[in-house]
Amino acid sequence: MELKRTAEGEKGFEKVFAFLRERLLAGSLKPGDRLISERELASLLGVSRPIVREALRALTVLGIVEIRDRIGTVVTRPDVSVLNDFFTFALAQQADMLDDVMQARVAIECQAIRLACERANIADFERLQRALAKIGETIDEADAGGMADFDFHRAIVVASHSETLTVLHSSMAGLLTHSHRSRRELVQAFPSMKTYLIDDHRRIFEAVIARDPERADATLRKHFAIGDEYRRRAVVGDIDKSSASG
Amino acid sequence: MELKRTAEGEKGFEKVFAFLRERLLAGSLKPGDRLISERELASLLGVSRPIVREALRALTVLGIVEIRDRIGTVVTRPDVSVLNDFFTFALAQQADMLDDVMQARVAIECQAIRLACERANIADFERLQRALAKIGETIDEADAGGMADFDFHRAIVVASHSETLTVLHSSMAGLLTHSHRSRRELVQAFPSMKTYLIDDHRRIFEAVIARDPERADATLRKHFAIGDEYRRRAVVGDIDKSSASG
DNA sequence: TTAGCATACTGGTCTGACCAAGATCAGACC
DNA sequence: GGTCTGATCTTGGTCAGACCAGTATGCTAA
Repeated sequence: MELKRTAEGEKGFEKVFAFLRERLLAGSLKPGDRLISERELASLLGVSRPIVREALRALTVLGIVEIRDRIGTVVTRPDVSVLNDFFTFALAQQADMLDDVMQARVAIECQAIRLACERANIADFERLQRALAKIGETIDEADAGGMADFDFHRAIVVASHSETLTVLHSSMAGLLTHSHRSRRELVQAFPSMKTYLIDDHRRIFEAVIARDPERADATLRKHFAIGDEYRRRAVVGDIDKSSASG
Repeated sequence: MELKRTAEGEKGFEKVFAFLRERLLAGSLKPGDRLISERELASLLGVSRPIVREALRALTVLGIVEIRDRIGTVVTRPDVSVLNDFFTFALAQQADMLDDVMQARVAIECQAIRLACERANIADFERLQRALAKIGETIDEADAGGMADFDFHRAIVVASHSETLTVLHSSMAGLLTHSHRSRRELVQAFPSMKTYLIDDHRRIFEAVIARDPERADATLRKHFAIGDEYRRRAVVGDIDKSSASG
């Protein structure tokens, strides 16, 4: 379809990019390999060095390679930061996407917790337990509390032993950190939130321990729903906007 | 923490990239806007044009801007292709990631179907129904059948009216298309798969129509599980590997 | 054998230049 | 006066060659 890559008809950048893409996808360039120097690449493909740099830079932002100053360019294992950047930019231009990203996060986490029920090992359990304890300890602190909350949820995803889920989750995590924090600041406003936070997370933890995917998923979903409800109430209570038009 | 962007201490590329990132994230550069020319940007930031091009190219592969030959560089709405590229590269270097990506896909789709139950409109229902009909019609064709299957699942995600979920789903879709196809080729091998494919999808459809998130999610999950089972049986039957160490 | 230095090599960047084609505006023509 | 045409300006696309600053290497001298 859109192949014929590395043929002659391409512009400079495309040529270099396609050349590298080919080797990368074919596997002849594996993580850890060092590419030939920019100069060699340039003369090899009949383009100038700036063009080669464009291509290398492109692969860099995709997290495929890493340009090391005065050392060379090496192939790396795909990195999270790409998705992070993407979501960051995407969100900046469409702020309404935040709820949307939250939905994706819920999706990832609920799937992760199901897998975690099957795959979690002792170390995962311990990590979860530590995170759970931390939540209890930092219940009155906005910053530390938010982080503890985040750590717990991340521990769930890590326990799924799925790299893709982990990558996706952490790429969205940064963006949702703010909402995490602001939610945490509601603890003072809603005293009932303390028990919600502690009990919910404990129930989630117990479901994972019990290795009961259905219960874990359902409990986690409920947890998110209640969190949303708190946030909604806070908005209405504070600003009292959107009171019209039901 | 890691700010101080656009300060003086940065290297050329970082300076330009940070400069643009700032405006992009702050919103002073919105989709549709045209950037100043490369030359202006270069002199403005005190770097050379090749460096500016690196930065612009970086933003291009991130799907943030589009460089139009002899026109200029314009800000675009974030595009799916980034994630597509990323997953493609990532998968190429870790083939074992395929099951992992499948998990992510299940995650997205199950969340999407829940949202679809709430948000789907008549048009969505019709699209689903058409896709469902197509599945029945093409049940004996590998290619068309696979596409019909794929369309149905995509219709679910579209019906969620969540752009993020849609983006994530479609970015993984291409990669899983092969497995879709190969699964479809099993139809001949397992006659019972016909009813499985048709009935399952109909049940899923009905659950969405009924706007029953729990049932929809559960049905969809079961659908995936059975599909996995078929695939597993096919592998065992065909190749009979992994028969030991059950 | 080993310590030390010269050198080749690497990425990082700049300068200035050329090309092709879209954008613009002045002048010519209707 | 209005419209069309073409010269010119501007834009991206690219190249060639050069310089810098460290790294890596290897050769030489101790």
